[in-house]
Parts: sequence; C-alpha cells; structure tokens
Amino acid sequence: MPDLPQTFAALADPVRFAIVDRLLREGELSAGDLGKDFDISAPAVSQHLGILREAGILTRRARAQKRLYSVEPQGLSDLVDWANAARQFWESGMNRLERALKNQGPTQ
Amino acid sequence: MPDLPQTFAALADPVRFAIVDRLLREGELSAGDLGKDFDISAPAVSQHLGILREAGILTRRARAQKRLYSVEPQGLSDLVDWANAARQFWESGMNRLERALKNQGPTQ
DNA sequence: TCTTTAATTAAGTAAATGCTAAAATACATC
DNA sequence: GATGTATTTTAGCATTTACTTAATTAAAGA
Repeated sequence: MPDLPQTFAALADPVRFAIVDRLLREGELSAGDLGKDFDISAPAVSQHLGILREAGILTRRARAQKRLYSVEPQGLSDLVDWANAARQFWESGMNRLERALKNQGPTQ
Repeated sequence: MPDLPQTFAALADPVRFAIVDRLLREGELSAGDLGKDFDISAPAVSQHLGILREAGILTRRARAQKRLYSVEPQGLSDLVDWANAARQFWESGMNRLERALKNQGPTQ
C-alpha cells in the first residue's frame, strides 16, 4: 500500500515541492493562489496539483469556481515514518564501521 | 544548500529506493551485491549508484576491484528534518478547518 | 443570457530519464 | 604480461516528463 517511490517522485519537482511546503505552512489555498509563485501557465500548475493528488499528498474541495487544495497528512505519513526509521539506523549505536565489521562474512 | 527535490528525485526510482533501504539495514555493500536484487544490467545499477552518490545520499570506497557503498547520513538529514517539520504542521493543534478559517482573509 | 473568472482537459513537443550493449578501467592472480 | 573479476563510461534508443497553446467545463454576476 505505501508506495514511497511514488511519494518521492511527486515531491521531486521543485514546483510541486514548493506547493506542498506552502500548503503545510499556510493551510488550504486555491489553485490560482498557489500558481502565482511560479512563472508557468495555469494548466501546468493544474497538472502538478493533479500529480500530487494522485499521489495522495493533496486533497481538493470546491468553493464557487475555485478549487481549494490542502495537504492530506496520511499521504505523507509513510514518508515521515521511513525518514525516522532511516535516522534510527544511523543514530542507534551502530556506525558505518561497526556495520562493515558485522558484514565481513556475508559481504566477503 | 539543502536541495530537497534532488534528494526526492534520487529516491523516486524503485531500484534506487530499494538500494538505499537495504544499505540502511545492512550497512556497507558492494555494487555487484546490491545489483543482484534486480533484473537489470550491471551498468544500470552503476548508473543508479552514481545518481545516489551525486545526490549526496551514498558514499563509496574501494576494496580491491569492488566498490563498497554505504549511506551518508548527512545526505538524508535534510529530508528527515523536513518530514518531521511537516508532521509538526498537522499534529501541533492546528487542523485543516482551523487553518482554513485563519486564511479566509488573505485567501479571499 | 452574455460575460468574466477559475480551473481543467486535450494535443503536441522538447528535454530528461532509464535502459541496453559495447568498450574502457582497475585490481588480482596465474 | 595475459586472464579473470568487478565496475564504470560511452553511445544510442524508447519512454516519460514538464511544458505550451487551444479548447472545454463550471460557476458568478451584469
């Protein structure tokens, strides 16, 4: 269920990352509002928002003609969990040298 | 300095993600060893490793003909920090509705 | 209803990506 | 020095990506 590469791919574009980052800080914003930060067309912004929504990172709701986007916490939770697990690996006692020694057998 | 989109792009490929994940768990491993998990050529693996190294996520050292790769914690630390900051935004009291209300002015 | 505002979908294109086979590099061993 | 092992670099190719303009959908207000 958790497709981390897809989540990473969604955040790999500078425009999309900036959109998610801004929505995290400022909360719900419209497509047009989000697009003003960039020198790209409205369709380009809409396509980026579609990719983020497809990846489960954003949700959308309608208010009149506007479409209001916000971050879907569940869409990022696997990423957060993986990131913290990763940090665990290098913070919980075992450094690179120790792992290297431990792996001498299987690696050799 | 912290180019998060580049970090995300490096982890957006399933092969590269699996490589990093395995190196986190098992520590230093050789290029050939890492490649055995996938049905792609050795050059393809080498190119993936190059991208991860370019992104600062992996380091490499030589032992005879082998090239041993391991995770460079600093290369992931910005990602981990951002992920936790993101979680803060949705866990520290303010839910989507509250943020929406707060932004009525600027958004309108 | 006609116009304006907001956003999306569609179609086409240039650039980037991930792969392959072939060639090159590097070290170890015979 | 020749051979085998491990890996990388190069060149070429098919697919995917991010963008554009044009057309479409939808709601608001005159």
